[in-house]
This record gives sequence, structure tokens and C-alpha cells, in this order.
Amino acid sequence: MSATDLVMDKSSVYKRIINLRAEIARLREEYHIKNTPSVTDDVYDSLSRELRSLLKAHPEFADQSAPENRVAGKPLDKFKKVKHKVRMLSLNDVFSYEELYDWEKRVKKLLPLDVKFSYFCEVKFDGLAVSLIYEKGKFVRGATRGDGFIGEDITENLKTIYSIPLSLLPPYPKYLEVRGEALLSKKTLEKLNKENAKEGKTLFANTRNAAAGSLRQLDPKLAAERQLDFRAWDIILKEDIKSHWEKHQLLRKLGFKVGDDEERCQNISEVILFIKKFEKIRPDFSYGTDGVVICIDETSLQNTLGIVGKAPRYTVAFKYPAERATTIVKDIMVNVGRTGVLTPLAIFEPTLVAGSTVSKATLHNPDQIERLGLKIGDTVVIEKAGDVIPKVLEVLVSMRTGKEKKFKMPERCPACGEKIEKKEVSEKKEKSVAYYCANKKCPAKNERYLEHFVAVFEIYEVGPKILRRFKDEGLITDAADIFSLEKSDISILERFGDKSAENIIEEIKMKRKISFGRFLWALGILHVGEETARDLAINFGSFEKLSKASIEEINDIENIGPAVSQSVYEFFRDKSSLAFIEKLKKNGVVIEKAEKIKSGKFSGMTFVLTGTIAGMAREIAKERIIANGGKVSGSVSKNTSYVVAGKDPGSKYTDAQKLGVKILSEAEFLKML
DNA sequence: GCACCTCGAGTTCA
DNA sequence: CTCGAGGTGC
Repeated sequence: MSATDLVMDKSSVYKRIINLRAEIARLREEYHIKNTPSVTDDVYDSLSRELRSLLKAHPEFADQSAPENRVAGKPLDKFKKVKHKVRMLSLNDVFSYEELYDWEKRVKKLLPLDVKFSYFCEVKFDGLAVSLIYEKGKFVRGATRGDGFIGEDITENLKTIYSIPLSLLPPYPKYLEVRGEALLSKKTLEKLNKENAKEGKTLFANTRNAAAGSLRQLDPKLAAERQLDFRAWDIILKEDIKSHWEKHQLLRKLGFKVGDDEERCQNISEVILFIKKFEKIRPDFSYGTDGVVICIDETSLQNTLGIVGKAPRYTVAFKYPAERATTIVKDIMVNVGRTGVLTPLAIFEPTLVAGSTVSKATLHNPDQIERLGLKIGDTVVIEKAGDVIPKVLEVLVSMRTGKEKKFKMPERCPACGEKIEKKEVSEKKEKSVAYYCANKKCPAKNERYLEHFVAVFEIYEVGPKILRRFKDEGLITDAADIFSLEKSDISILERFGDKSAENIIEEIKMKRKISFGRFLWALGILHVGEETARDLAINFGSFEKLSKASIEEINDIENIGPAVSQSVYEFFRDKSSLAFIEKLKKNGVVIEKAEKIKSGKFSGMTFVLTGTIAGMAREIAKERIIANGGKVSGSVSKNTSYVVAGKDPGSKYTDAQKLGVKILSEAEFLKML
């Protein structure tokens, strides 16, 4: 063979590679992006195989920018955590048209009467929600949702998805974030499962598990083989954009694939028509879906409506009914929580429901067991609420054999053996539904508290297992001890290396500084969770002020009533809690004062809100007042500067008249802002 | 005193 | 997610 032959040969190989690349790209385009199932997988597979073997023989033709090289990264040890610039919220669900009407009612109540708005409906894909960051038109980072605040960096895996553009089509804004669903078609899932079955691996139960599993592959090459797809559903920009509908148009122009089934509706009846229409095609739809997302189309109104907990009010997900299964309750165990509450837990014969094997479910409290009429050994119907949390729906009484045993709440705490009791609820002498362990030093309670504490301080390196180990080894007796740990304390323990000890110490050091609000939350004061802690922090500003506040001063804050104010007040009179706080400070915890309220135009004024403030959700009005230096109180007194009366004002309106406090109409209030 | 909305706390599986 | 319980308005 002459040298020329070799060159000729090489050039034809190169031509073939170019052709293969073009053909594969075209097929992928059809398969993924246009979603036309005309392409046969066999053709696609054989072409890919040929390309791979040619490139193996001729590595000199490898091209970094070629489609097959979307895979850039090396396998990772673990995913980096990334903080979302804008929190990734979740959706509230509705399961019936009735609940949808209820949502409509709530929304309309919060919006001005005369405002006109539309609804936007789109299909809810059943995949994995991800966030994509683009800088100067280039894809720079992709992350999972995580807890909404912090997700995992899966950039390299996302790069392997063809329908995620690496560069945007111009014109594009300098910086933007796209949110959407990484998913797998039903067809791809079938193919994947066929391969898995051949190799004796476990099968994926649904497209979401498969998508999530694929993106969690640490090696991007493995993720690439899964042929994932992407649909965008939201875009976050600095620039104003009028409606959700326009967002979708913009996403398309930038080069994203957006779900085809979407519609702008003028009223809820039209929304229901959309839901019904989609329900018919859902079984034959190419992708797994679990419902329809409905939102208020106008962005300005969306912002007005505000957020409740983890979900914005302007949108809901209509969910189609979940899959159910039957199983046997083998036993009922009892768990001890941080507050000492005893929660019964049903242990099942492991059963497959909606894609995962379920082996237990909470029964919440003894009353719930009573309501269900549940006995140990019963056959029960279960489902996964929201497709995640197992729930016992009913007992199949006809399946009883007579051997079932009635469940009895233990008389002593299962963890420490001490007495248990029901708590007094409210000022009346009523008793709580739940039982509590009365032992202040119950080890289970203590452990749950430690877990809560590190979670609120966001000390990610230290989870339940490590805490338990530290406790068992005698390194810590309370949460404050965490901050006085030293590297040598940890590194000498078995299974802890030098490196992991260092990581843990570094993390703890970094998280010593904490906002006043989170600090309060971490203390685990009865009735004080995330929200109430923030309310307290904003209203009192510093630990010193709150700890000296009278019970009345605390009670005056909006959303804080007698039960909470008493619990907070008592907490700060308790010697051991004060000693604990002192110990935390001594060990290096720094409490940052709550956002110093800049002396704005409202400084020194106290507002009381009553009735529905149209055009603005209550907490937004509150935020605006606080941002301008004002205070929001729950009750009218002679110290109140203004009462803002919305629609249907309550008794505070007459209180204000009696005390001669100036009453502002909504319009007057808005003018002051 | 009741209806409604929120919040707190415990919870599942991969 | 789900329950109980607290807060608020009427």
C-alpha cells in the first residue's frame, strides 16, 4: 500500500465522519427537538456506533465542537452545591375542578375588582426541574432545584442535552436564567429499560426517575447516552416582560424548545376545557406528564399576589389522580420528634406504587389511626401524595382474617422510657391530639434538635449520621459544642480522614455567622418556625431587644398571638436557654442584627392593616412599610400612627375611630409609598 | 364561636 | 405532603 493510498483512505474516512455527524445531528434534531417519532432507533444506533468506532481508529479527527463532543467534563467525585440567585419555588397542587375554583376565588379576592387578566395553561412535564444560567449568550451553569435555595451543579450533564442550546440566538440579554424540565421521552425510557433488562439491571419505573437518575450520573458520558431532552417553562431577566405568554415566545426566539401544548384562557371554564382536552391525549403523549400548570398571565399581577410558604400564589398545578396500590401493615412503630411529639409510623410489606417501592408511611397521630380504623395486619390502600409521600387512604375491612391486632399507644416514650402526656392546647383546658415525651433530656429529642440546629445553620457537611457519631464519641453534648470542635477531635475517629475532618471544621467555621432571624429559628422555641422567627427578627432587630421585650410588646406583632408570645417570653426567662445562647456566643457564633431598617419616610410610625388591600397582597404591603422604616402591628393602640383600611375592614376600623387614630384609605396609602 | 388562612413539625424514597 | 394548631376576621 502506497503513501497516497493511505492519504486517500484517510480523506474518505474523514468524509464519512463528516457525513455521519451531519446525519446523526439531523436524526437527533428530529427525534428530540421536533419530536417526530418517524426515526428508527436502529438507524440512529448503528450510525452512532459507526462514528464511535471510526473516531476510535482515527482520533486525529476528533473535534471538540462536534456534536458528539458536547460531553466535555471528566467524571466527578460529587456535585458542587450552588446557590440560586432567585429562589426556585414549587407549585401548589389542586386535584379537582372545585379546588381550581377555590384558587380562582382566592386570587380574585386579592386583585382589584376592575382588573382584567388572563390565565395561561401549559402541560406539566414529569421530569427534573433545572435552572440554566446564560452569560453573554453562552450556557455557563446548570443546576438542580434542590431545596429551592441551593441546588447541585450539573452543568456537564446538562450540556449533553441537545435541546439545551449552548449558545443563544441573538438578540439576547447579557444575563438570563432559564428554568425548565429535563426529561426523557416515553420511547427512550422503553429503550433504556430494554437494555437494562438485558443487563439484569433494575428498570426505571417512570420517565421522571429515569431523567433524575441520568442527571445524577457523575460521569457525563453516561448521562449523554441517555438521550435526555429539555423543555423550558420560565425565564428570569432583569428586563421587564409583560406576560408569561411573552416569556414563552422569547424562549422560542432564543432557541429553546417550549412545550407545544399551551393556551391563553380568559376564564376558568376555558382552563377546564384545556385540562379536559389534554387529559384525552395524555396517555398517547410522547412524554410523561402529571398535570397542567395554570398561572395568571400578567407578570405585574403575578408579583402583586406574593408568595405563601414555598409556592407563589399566582400559579397552581392541576394534578391528575395518582396511582394506588394495596399492601399489608406489618407493624406500627412510634417515632420521637424534636418537640417530643410521638408519631406512629406504619410499616408495610414493601410495595411498588407510582414508580418506587414504599415500605412505610406516617400515620400522624393516634386519632388518625382511629379514623382509619386501622389494625396491625390490615390490608390497606395506599397512594403517594403528590407522587412522593406515601399515604394510607383506607383499610380493606373485607380482607381481615381475624388475626389483626389493635394498636395501642405506648405508655412510655419508646426512646427513653419516661412518661408521656398530652399537652394543654390554647387557654381552654383542651388537650392536644398528639402525645409528647415529657422528659426534657430525652436522647431522641436531643438528637432531633441537633439535626434541626445544623440544618438551620446550613452546616451541610454535618448530617444526622455524623451528629450521632459525635454524640456517641462524647465530642458534643449540646449544639453549642459543635462550634468548639477541633480538627484533631474528628480526624482521630475511625473512618474520618484528615481531609474530611478539615472540611467539616471549615464548614462549621464558615457558618458561624448567622442572621438574627435564622438564629431564632435554630433555637427551636415552641411555635417559632422560619416565618415567625423572621417576623420577630424584623420587628425587634436584635437579640438584646427581643430578650428584654415584655409579653405585650411581643404579642403586638402581627401574626403573633397569645400562644406564641408566651412561649417566646418564657424562653427568654429560662436560665438554661440563656446559658445555651451565651455558650453559643462564647464558642464564636455571631448573630447579625436583622436588616437595619433604614430610616425611611415611615420611620417611627406604626401601621395597622385591616381588610383586603386590593391590588397588593398583605405581606407585600407589610414589606413595603418595613422597607420604608415603618412598623406593622396587629392591634390598634394610641401609639398607632395609621390604620390602613382596605375592602371589608374589620374591628380595627372602629377601634381606630374610638381612639382617634388616622385612617387611610387604600388609595391614600398607595400614594404615600 | 366558627370559617378561613398560615405556620410548624414530622415525613418518604432514590 | 399532611396533619394539628395558632392567628385573624366577622
